[in-house]
Amino acid sequence: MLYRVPSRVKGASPACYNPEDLLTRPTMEDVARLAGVSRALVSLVMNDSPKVSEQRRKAVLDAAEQLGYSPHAMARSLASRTSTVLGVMVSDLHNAFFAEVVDGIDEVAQAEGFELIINTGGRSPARERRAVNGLLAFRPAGLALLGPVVPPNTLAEAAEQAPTVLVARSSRLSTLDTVNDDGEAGSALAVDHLVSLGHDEIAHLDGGVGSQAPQRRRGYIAAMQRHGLAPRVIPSEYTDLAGAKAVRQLLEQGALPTALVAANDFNAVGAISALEEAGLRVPQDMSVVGYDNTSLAGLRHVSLTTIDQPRHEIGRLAGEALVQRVRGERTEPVKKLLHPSLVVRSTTQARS
Amino acid sequence: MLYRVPSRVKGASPACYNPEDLLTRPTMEDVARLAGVSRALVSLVMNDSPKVSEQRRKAVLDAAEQLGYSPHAMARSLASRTSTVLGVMVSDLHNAFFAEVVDGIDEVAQAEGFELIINTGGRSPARERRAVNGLLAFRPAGLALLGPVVPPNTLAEAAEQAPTVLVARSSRLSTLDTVNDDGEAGSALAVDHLVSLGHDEIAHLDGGVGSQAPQRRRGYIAAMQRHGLAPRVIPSEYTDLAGAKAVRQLLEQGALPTALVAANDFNAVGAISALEEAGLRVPQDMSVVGYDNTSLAGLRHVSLTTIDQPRHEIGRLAGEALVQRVRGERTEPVKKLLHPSLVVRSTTQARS
DNA sequence: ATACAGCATTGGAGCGCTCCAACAAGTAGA
DNA sequence: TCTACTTGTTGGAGCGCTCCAATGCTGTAT
Repeated sequence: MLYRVPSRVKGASPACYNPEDLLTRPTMEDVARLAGVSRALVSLVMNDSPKVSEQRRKAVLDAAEQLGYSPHAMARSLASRTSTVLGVMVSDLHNAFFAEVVDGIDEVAQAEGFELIINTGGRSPARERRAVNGLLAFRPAGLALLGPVVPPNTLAEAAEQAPTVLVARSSRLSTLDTVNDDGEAGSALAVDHLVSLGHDEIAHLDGGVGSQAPQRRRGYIAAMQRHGLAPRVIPSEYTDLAGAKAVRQLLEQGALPTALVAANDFNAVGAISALEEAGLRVPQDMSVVGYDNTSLAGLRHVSLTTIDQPRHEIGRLAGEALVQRVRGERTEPVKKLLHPSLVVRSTTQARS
Repeated sequence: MLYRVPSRVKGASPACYNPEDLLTRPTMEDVARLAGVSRALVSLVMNDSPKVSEQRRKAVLDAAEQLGYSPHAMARSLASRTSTVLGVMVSDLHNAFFAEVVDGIDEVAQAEGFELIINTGGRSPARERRAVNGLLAFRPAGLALLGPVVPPNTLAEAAEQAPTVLVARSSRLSTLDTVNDDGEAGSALAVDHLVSLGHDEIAHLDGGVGSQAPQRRRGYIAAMQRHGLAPRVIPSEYTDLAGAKAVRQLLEQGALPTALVAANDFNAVGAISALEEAGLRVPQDMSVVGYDNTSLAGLRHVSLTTIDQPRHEIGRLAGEALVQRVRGERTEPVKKLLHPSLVVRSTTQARS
């Protein structure tokens, strides 16, 4: 075969070739000729049709084996007007969260016989649009958009072209399935845990502009109010430096809480190191809960009590929702909100 | 369009459909009719051919816009006998290393107009084979195998079907390009750094069966010998628990070194926490160097001196090597060994 | 014998596109 | 005026496959 060589120009690319080296792979025609049957029969064999005699089936499979034949997925897709491709747009593969979600989708795809084709959006709406259009050019059976930042109407457009599932982004559109972590429930878990340990002065280090940060804040505030406690939100960010800074600010203000619900694990680790620098011990003097259950939290040295977001599960569910839609097994939208869980380690203890 | 619904059965899947809902997207034919030109002309416009009059070009583009037409990538590929698809087999997407390499490949692919189609191998040779065959069914322009565990002859077979680049796996085959991190050089950097700080009793916590562990060990031993020092290899693993355990063993044995070259960052963190538990301070009493420069190492609280493996760069180079081969710009194999770099933070200091 | 199943097999049209050879027009050179 | 060349446009074949209608085959009931 020849290799198309896309030009560096954006948009449609003029075809250029690799002139020599036309390593043509065998086609159905070749197999049919060698096996002494028609091309249609080979097609039937390749699709496991029950109405092929054992004798012919064997002849065809032998010929295919001998020639090293394997069906051309794109030709098959074109002729059958069907697709086994699922398009995945990842806003940021660099992010471990999305990598694990992709892993979950891949698991389902592999089990159900679909292939994944991936494009990344680079956190820019324009690039994300391009990425989605690139995926749609393959006429995928379905589309998964992980953490898209494009405006809602672009999502609606995509959903018109193929069944679409959204991850880490919600939408009320009935054409879109969504799978999200329940950030509010996660914060509530953290607060409940601390309250059950006797804490009543619990502050929240806020995630600022980070994704899911508003949900986590809302969940914290609601849970505090439910327990009849006064919420206290300290502005911060999703980094260890921000966590440390927020704690130093808290120390200056004087009135220290007895426990912290951090924006995420990095933020929690930063907070802890600032506390220790100030001579306070965790958990004896202050309990701290993180969020995300990253590999960091599990380290023996850190051993952070945190909220586990079922990332892989999110991917699996997104994959399943997509496959169901693709198969036409379901038409009503699915809006999944996954329940996070509390992982108790060594940074929380009963109020002394 | 209809959606192919792969059966759960392995092997070729009998076609089933979603009978209703044939959302047929416009084709070139439709655009041609609306614009009042031939199908061939539309094709020329879509491929930016210079020999189309401005008037017609505009008419075609307007018609395409109006119908929401976009070319069918698979049909194009089939007709032109060329491909813009790069197949990527990732042995383990869960692993942050590979996720970042994919990110690097994606960067190149996007810049050069290729699409990525990804399959995972799940660390099993059989599944990996299936994954590669699945990719080859799309007749990709090129193949990238990340950390493959299949036997060498399977690699050779793959390379016969499409230009192939190997990442995190070496091969002497001239048909295969390879891109690897130079683990030996990395360990040497760590040793040299410690020696320059005046250390002469430097032990290595070995990575055991972990990938790249043998290279790192060899590099450590060679560097020690180069400095005229006696190597001391302590069996361990790529986890924080194993690092802690190795240190406790070392403490029992009595004769402590003054510095440690850990198998990786997790191992180093484990080692540090065990040292601190034993009342030893890092770096005052013991210097420790990690490996990988994970996000963990960068945390202010950890601030680990470590070896940075240019993961993203590895991906970029792999992508570039592949594109060169695909374009036929190069036929001799490229065997890249990337130089890691030392990142000095707070866990190393001059011997007291 | 004829009819009519049922089954295995096949030719051919067609999926949406590319690309080549052929073809109109217009322009320039003789 | 005729040829030659350029420029823009088009019909048609064909990429590798699927799927339908049609075919030849047996075997069984009439």
